[in-house]
Amino acid sequence: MRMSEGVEWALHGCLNLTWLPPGRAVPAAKLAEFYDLPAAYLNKQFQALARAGIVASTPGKRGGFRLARDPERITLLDIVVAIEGGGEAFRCDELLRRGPGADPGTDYRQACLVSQAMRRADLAWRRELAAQTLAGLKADVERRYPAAPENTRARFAELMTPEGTTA
Amino acid sequence: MRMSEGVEWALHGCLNLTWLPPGRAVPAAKLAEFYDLPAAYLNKQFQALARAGIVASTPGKRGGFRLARDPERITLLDIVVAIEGGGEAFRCDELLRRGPGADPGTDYRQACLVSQAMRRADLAWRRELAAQTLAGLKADVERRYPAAPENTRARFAELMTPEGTTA
DNA sequence: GACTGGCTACTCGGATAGTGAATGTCCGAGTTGCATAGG
DNA sequence: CCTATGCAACTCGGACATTCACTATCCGAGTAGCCAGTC
Repeated sequence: MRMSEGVEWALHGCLNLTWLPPGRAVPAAKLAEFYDLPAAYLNKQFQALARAGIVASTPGKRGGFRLARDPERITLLDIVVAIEGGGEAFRCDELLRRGPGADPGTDYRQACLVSQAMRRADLAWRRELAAQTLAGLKADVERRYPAAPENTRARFAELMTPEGTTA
Repeated sequence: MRMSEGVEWALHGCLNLTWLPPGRAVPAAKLAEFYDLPAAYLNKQFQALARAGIVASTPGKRGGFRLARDPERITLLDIVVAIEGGGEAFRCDELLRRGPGADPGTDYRQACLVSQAMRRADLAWRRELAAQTLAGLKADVERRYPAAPENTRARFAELMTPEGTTA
């Protein structure tokens, strides 16, 4: 039950996007360079975020990705689901259907108490993730690490600038 | 983030064990036949449960698996962890360590607020699973499906009996 | 100088290989219970 | 009849293939900005 590492990339990537000027797009390549990640694969992850409507993509020379809506309206669950898919972690293959006295008409995902117990845990997990917005996370980070926004902006400005300009 | 299907098998398998006479061992092959599952693979899953101390294994002719301790002292989390491993679902690869201004001495699994938020969700999930014991689940099933224990016992008696004896 | 046209560079997007874990299968070591032979 | 002994069947346990999803990479379609040429 390992989560895709793309989730971590997406969370940190979106968080960084909150610190950029609104409407400013960042190419996936620069975002990857920020953490020294494989650019093409990070791009793939952000494609998923774009399909989910969390980020908006812009092609062309000054294109890239930007947040599609207010960070206040983006929950951590949104991001996780966009990358991992909405399916539940616990797979109920309706084992009881194959057991003795099974009724083909019954939906054992509902009737099976094992499935229900696992679903409760799944919901608790989702509730916790849905309760935290990207804006809230941003605020927490800024409170604990006040220099983070400026550091991020400076780093991106450096990445966007052709090398040699600063030296 | 898909959970191994062995978890479902282990949960239903352990639940069935609670309905058998205490000390009575059931071979993995019979347990597999109960739900028409691949016997050798189910055996593999129960090996993991045995290593975790949840079930005890007995070799030999009338051997098999039985619960190693009182169902009251077995939580659903115990079973899930035995199959899936105790690692957290969210992988924190300490992305911040590769970012700008990283401190090699810092443990970013603790410092990173993204990691903390994911860990909170993970803990909520674990708390929910740890709150439910196998005995509690057994009681819930018996309350909703009173015939379940007897049906299970009868089915196992039939499986244990050499064919032709009943006819 | 302002405008138009084309062109280049850069972006995402999806189609295409590589890798590792989960899944599935098999055979051997060891133990139990039973049948049997002997006391 | 009771006991000791050998045997045979059955069990788990781990070692060995196979499959599938995740990981990683590459190239093409399309767009935005820029530069040159023209009015």
